[in-house]
Amino acid sequence: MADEVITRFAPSPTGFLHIGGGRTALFNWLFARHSGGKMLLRIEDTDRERSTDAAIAAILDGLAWLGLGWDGEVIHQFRRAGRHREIAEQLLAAGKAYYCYATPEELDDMRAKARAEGRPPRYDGRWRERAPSEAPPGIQPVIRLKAAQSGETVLDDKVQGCVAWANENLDDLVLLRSDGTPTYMLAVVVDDHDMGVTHIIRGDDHLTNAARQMQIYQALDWQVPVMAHIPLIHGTDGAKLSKRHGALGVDAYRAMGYLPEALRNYLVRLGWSHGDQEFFSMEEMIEAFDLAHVGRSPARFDFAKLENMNGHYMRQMHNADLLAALVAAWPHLPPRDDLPSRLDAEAQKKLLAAMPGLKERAKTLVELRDGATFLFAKRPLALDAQAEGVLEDGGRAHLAVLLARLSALEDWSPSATESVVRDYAEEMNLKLGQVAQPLRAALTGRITSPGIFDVLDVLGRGESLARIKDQAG
RNA sequence: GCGCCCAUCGUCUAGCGGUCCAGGACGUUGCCCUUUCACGGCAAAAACAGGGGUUCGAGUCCCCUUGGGCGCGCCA
Repeated sequence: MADEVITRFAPSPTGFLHIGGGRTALFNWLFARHSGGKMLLRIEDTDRERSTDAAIAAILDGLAWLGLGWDGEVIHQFRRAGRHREIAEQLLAAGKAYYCYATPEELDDMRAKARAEGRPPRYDGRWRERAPSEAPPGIQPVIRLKAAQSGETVLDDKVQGCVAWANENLDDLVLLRSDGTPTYMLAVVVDDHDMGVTHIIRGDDHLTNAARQMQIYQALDWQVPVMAHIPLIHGTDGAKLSKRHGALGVDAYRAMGYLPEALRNYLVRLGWSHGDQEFFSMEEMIEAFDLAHVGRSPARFDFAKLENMNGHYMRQMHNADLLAALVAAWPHLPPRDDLPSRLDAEAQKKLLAAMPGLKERAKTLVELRDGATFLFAKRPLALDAQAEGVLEDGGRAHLAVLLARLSALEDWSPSATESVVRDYAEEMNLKLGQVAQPLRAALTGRITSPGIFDVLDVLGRGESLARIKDQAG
């Protein structure tokens, strides 16, 4: 089992599961599954000020909704602080790290001066070779890594390729703060090592961190995991992903009526490709996913394509499954007072009957739900302006005739109602639309809806006739 | 400022030196289907950032310019 692939997703719980984080989790999950390995979950909660339990819950909820399960127990980084400290001290004892007594003010001055002189703002190593006996009184030191000052640090990144940094550009980073708590750099390295992580797949905002982390690995004589830094997702304007451009939590996507499988499919194709293939089932994704085809340039988030993809998924789903998805999403969708707040058995039955006509016309669950409004409307229906217009424009007279003829029908099947309406239109030398539109207006209150004979069928004889009667002139 | 990364249609991308007058998808436009709206079908417009090299041959390799992004904390 020594060569089993182990990836990890390591969010910091300072907010919801961001869409970019969702994609990172997806890539880690797919890579692990593809390789028959595991994906571990580590919560990076060492920032006690900003980490919250609510955020942890939101992240777990988001992952679950996306269908990305993790293996083993959730690791909480903060609880491992003792282990981190131990390693820092080990490094100190080995002469690979040292105490630094520079004060924050001193460091600020150092950086300000460096900037002013046009030099990079780095720690100058002033305590690197000094004995702790020279320490000024009353100062709690930090522990810094004694990093190599010459040569270079080279990362063979699976996505970015070979990336090299001159060590003189990397300063001696802090491992342990003056209050004895570990820094992120130390904690990440120690945790990934202890967790047996073999592949680190994360956003490329961590690329420079990778170099510094490699220095820690080297000081510890630990094997550096395989790294893959994936490009960040950008907004439609190419700049940082803003709220307006999709920088939302995955819960927001649920609220907008997207199916998790569609979001997953959209996300996997953002920065990764497999020839010309656009649609992937879960199995296909796992089978095809690889790091080699992850692109190096950042992708822009495009709602239009997501929406299209979601529409595809909705249409190919079985009606019962789509109904189940709608029922599950219902409480998360923006509320509307003209619709039931919960879907009881009766409501679900209506929805299922109307589903074939409804799902062709919706790209999201919100649209699906809104398209179903007529099913739950109370008589007499509130007509929108255009529906009103169709009825005013001679429609009511047709309704009166149709009411009589339809009332006489024994068989209320779509084919039966259709022949009644068609015959009438033919007799009057009208186009079918001239009769169908007033009917639609009376039955749904709108001028667009599923096929009118299906609407008649779904609504049922009693309700249909009553609605027609309400509007007949 | 310094370091690093990126650059094919509006967007996501295929392309790993010749098979590319650059392919697919979304979006857009037109036509068809049609009781509305959709769906579906067909078609069209639409790109190798610019400049130098290397090579018999470059979207594909190298350099520069330009334009984006990320990083440079006792945050993660």
